[in-house]
Amino acid sequence: MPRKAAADQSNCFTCQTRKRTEWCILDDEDLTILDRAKKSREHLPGELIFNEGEACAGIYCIESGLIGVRRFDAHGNSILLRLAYPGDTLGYRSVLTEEKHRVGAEMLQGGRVCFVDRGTVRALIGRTPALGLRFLRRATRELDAAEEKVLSGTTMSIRARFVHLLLVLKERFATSMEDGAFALELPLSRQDLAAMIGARPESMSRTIKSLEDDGIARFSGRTVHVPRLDALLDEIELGEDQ
Amino acid sequence: MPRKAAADQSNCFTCQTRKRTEWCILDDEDLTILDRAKKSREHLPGELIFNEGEACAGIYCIESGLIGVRRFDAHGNSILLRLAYPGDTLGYRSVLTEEKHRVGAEMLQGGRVCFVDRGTVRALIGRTPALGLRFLRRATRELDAAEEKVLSGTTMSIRARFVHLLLVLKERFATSMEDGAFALELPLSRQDLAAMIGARPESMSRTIKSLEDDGIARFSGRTVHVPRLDALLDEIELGEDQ
DNA sequence: CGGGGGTTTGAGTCCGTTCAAAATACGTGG
DNA sequence: CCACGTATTTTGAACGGACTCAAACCCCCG
Repeated sequence: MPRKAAADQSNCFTCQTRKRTEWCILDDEDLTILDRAKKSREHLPGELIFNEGEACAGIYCIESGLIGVRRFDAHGNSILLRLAYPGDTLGYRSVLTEEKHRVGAEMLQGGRVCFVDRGTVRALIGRTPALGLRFLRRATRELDAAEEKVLSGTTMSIRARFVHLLLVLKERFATSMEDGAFALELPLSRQDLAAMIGARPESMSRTIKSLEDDGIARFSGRTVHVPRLDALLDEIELGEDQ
Repeated sequence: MPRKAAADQSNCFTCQTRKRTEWCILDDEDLTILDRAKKSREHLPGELIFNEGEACAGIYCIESGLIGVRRFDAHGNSILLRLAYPGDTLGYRSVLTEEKHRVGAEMLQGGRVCFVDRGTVRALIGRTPALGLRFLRRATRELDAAEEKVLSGTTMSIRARFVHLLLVLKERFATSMEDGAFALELPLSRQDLAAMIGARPESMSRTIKSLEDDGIARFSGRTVHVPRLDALLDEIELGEDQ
């Protein structure tokens, strides 16, 4: 169990990640309101930002780090619905409704997260309606992603889903790259990789092994080496339309 | 293939289902704009409203009937992502982006659907910002539902998912009800029932048979009789947490 | 009466799970 | 820095659910 990381020093005006958030369209006056209302905190990996079933009081804005959005089933197994990166916003549902969180959010890599209470968000949307549209845009994107996940979950094999995941993670975490070869540092444990594609850890292990046996990727701890990108892509092609 | 059903006579001012749509908050002036811009059409079952991959030019508003929102995988199999009822809005993503439809929409039960071009919707949102928030609310609801579907898809058995579906359909289509017993008329073919839970038609057949064998429900064509609601609920309990 | 799509049934197979145990990595205190 | 205990990961064997392929059946319509 991680202990708390403290310290509150953050400024919306100078925040670099703000430009990638919904707040990017706010003027200085709005920004002052936001900056005064927000509460910033540094979090260690493993820390919970909020939990499934809790009331949600406002929204969380990721300045740095990585967050896993998780949901548990009745057996206690969890599946990772999505990852949230710097510039992403969590819990904007609370702006509209009084509902409880349907998911939990957990720090996967340590970083700074700001909290803005619902009232302030509502006020800002009232002052700058375009802000609401920004949230709408985010919601539709996430809806697209979720529906994609529904489809791939029922359609593709675990192996294909995992390859798909690797390709997604590659975009953000690829550390090197040349003529189709690349390496990447996984931000997730094996368990969480499994939870991302809706599989058991055991199945994850076997899938990794099968990819190694086929010479498609080499795994060592959290580092992955892929010699040929084509080989990865072929996996999906073959899995999907033949 | 169904032939076209024609006739355009519909009025936003007198439209009863409007109260259940995003347009419920518009004033008379806005409503005039909407009424002039909208194009209304009667559709027969089986008619396509729009297709996956098409550009989306505006939003569709269901006055009556039932629409299936569908997505195809590379094999040509389709899964039904959701059902849309009178008062629901489709394609509001187009208000924000120029993206193509990621899903197809097909009339499952005949009815009247209105089309409103993107420009008009944008204009209305500009005039009445609260309208944007209405769409945001819809988007988050659908996001919740989609994530629920991801979870149930990876967690529950086909049988449990089907029972779940029956319970959902019961809310809208139950024709009679007494002391835990009820009957309902399914709005879907077996194929589409299968597509709703992400299964093959063959599996659907077998699942229905197993429910009959266990005395939990009786199926005759599209009519379902459930003698004891408890029995259905037990299915989910047992499947989930034991 | 003869299609033709949808539905059902059957047999066989495979993927992914389950349960159990071994192996490895990890953090902590000695 | 090493030893230890714990958690994670891996491996194995066996089971089972859902899929595949194939054929039969059914019902609606022309």
